[in-house]
Amino acid sequence: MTDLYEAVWALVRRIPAGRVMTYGQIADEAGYPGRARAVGFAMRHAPPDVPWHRVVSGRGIVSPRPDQESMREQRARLEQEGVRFDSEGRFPLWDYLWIPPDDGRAQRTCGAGGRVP
DNA sequence: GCCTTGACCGCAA
DNA sequence: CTTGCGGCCAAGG
Repeated sequence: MTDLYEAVWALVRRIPAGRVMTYGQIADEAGYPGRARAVGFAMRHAPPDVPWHRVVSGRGIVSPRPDQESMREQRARLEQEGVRFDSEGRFPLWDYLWIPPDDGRAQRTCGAGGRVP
């Protein structure tokens, strides 16, 4: 497997329950900025021990995929972890987005109720 | 080894 | 709000 895959999987494994990350953010944190698309392929070839359901698109929605079944399962698992979806299948990304603990960078976004870009 | 697709992203019209 | 365009990389034909 490529290093990109391993890096992505390792990062996804670190995502706590009830939190999510975007493809672009994962690619960036894994050391491959701009390779969001490759992250999608990494998810497709992901081993079962990778919580791929915590990976969502960058606009706070579950990415539409060919497999309706796993998409449904992803939403179900996220709801089980406390993520609330609206009627349009979207959710407030900035309330659930997980920022990897880097150095001493204080991470907010814990139910602050405001945007944090 | 080239060409097409795809669980993507950001910006512009 | 919806479309369109370019970029980027990996897999399959």
